[in-house]
Amino acid sequence: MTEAQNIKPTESELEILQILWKKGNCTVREVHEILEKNKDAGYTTTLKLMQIMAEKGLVARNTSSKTHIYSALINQHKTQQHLVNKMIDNVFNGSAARLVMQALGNHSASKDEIDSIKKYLDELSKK
Amino acid sequence: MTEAQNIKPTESELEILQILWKKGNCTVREVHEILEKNKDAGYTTTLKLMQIMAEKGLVARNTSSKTHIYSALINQHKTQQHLVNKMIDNVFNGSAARLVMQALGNHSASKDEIDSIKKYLDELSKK
DNA sequence: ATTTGATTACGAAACAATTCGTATATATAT
DNA sequence: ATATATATACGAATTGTTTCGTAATCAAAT
Repeated sequence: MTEAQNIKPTESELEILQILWKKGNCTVREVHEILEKNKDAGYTTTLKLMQIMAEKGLVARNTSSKTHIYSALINQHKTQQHLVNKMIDNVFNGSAARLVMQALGNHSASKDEIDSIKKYLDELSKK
Repeated sequence: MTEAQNIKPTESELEILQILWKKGNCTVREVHEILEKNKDAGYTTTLKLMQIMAEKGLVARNTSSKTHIYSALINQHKTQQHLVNKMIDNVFNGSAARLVMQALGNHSASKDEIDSIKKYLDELSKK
């Protein structure tokens, strides 16, 4: 294996990764403008964060033009998987079921969502 | 409301809360001995953490005897709920369903678990 | 009484995450 | 060429978490 893939993005890093996963390629300014909607921090703060993420190998950056272009390097699903598993262990004593119920209970899943989960469970049962 | 109930335990604090939620009342030594199994840190580290948690209002402590007795002050389910919701927003773009599927997919829920979740979903659907 | 062992108190070091000010480079418009 | 606007680079302050050494206190055993 070439890369360690430590997968432990901080909270701020996760916010940025969200954006990169959704948009693909972004400049610092693009990311910053989206972040600004929910949080208030200066432009250079976002810049610094993304620079550090590049050092850590969480994102790639293309420096061929003056304005650098960033993109996510770590995989969205793998990261999600990792974080969910950690939460199951860490917060739900290892029970995935308990997490699922907690997630569905309060966060008011829509009927459609519930149906699609049921379908998914049926698939799982077959195996 | 009297208490702010900030609910943002750190990772170490969560490990300790786990134990307190399960056991109810504990001395520092009891907690420490359980922690030691998975992690290596000195006794005074655990002590300090629990003292800070008491300051923050995460745990109560009874100091009537020399050996203090600690217990969780924040509610387990509320805390779980809070953390799950945060993860849904933060990591799954607001989709509870996606978190659920991710959680069930890899973490190999047992057949019993899957069945109980189905039952739970049926309850939810009725409403 | 004295020693031994276990406990809490306290301060500070080590580390990590976040924030921002300032300097420097570069492209664009005048 | 010069001014303006926007970008990156860099260092440092701030804040929060984790860790541990050492001192003080107390109880129990000798």
